[in-house]
Amino acid sequence: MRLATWNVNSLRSRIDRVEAFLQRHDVDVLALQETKAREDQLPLMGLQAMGYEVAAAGVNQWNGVAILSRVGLADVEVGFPGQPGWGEPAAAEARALGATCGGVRVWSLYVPNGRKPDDPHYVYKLDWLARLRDAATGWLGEPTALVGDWNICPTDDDVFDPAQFRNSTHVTPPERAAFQAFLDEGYLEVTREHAPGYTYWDYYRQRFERDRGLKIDFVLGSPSLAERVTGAFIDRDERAGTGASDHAPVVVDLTTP
DNA sequence: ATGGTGGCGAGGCCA
Repeated sequence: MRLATWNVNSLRSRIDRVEAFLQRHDVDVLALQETKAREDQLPLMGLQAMGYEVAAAGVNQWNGVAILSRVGLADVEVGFPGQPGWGEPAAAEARALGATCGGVRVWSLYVPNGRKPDDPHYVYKLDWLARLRDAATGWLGEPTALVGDWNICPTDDDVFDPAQFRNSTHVTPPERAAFQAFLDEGYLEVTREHAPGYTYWDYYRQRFERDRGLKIDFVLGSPSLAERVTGAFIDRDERAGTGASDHAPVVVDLTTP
């Protein structure tokens, strides 16, 4: 099974790229972030013609996550964990949705950005991650993939210029500790060893052309998921050209158990 | 410290 995650930065504006990406790489399950469309706005005609359906979708004014899967692959859609009240105001922001696809519980995550370390959103980010970790600990015994835009650079190697980011979000010790906490609980990040390099490049200052990016999109697997990973890659080509998202998709291959 | 670009939707807000 081929699983991918992509912060698409508007599904409507990039539907042609999404369809081409699915076909180019023969993707079975695609977790999307920053869909930026209400459910009734999701452009699905072409996707349905290609044999895909929406396994899960949660949207709001600013954001939204979704999971596309091949028709018949998804059998369960899951809402925000621990609802009601989980990760407030996450419920209004559509930051986490899960679906069981081919026996794997896939969670499409858009971790709060945090804005600035002295901003209330930064506290919210850490709190949200702690709640997700608590819930995710309960899923360690099953094949679980926590995929998406984590908005954290776990190491300095994941930042093109660590000095420039010294007082910024994404790199602070508390954020890195929040990410590490998932690993301490037993999750494994399964893409880095196969797919080094950045996954996000800011739109301005020609950051992509100069490869000045961040590595913030990850796939964390429970042990029974991680042992099935045979490879992974970052589709850097998808970040090139006009009309690209500011994130590149990350693709992971799994053996069938 | 600021501004650089892009999406949404029609003025800022968000990243």
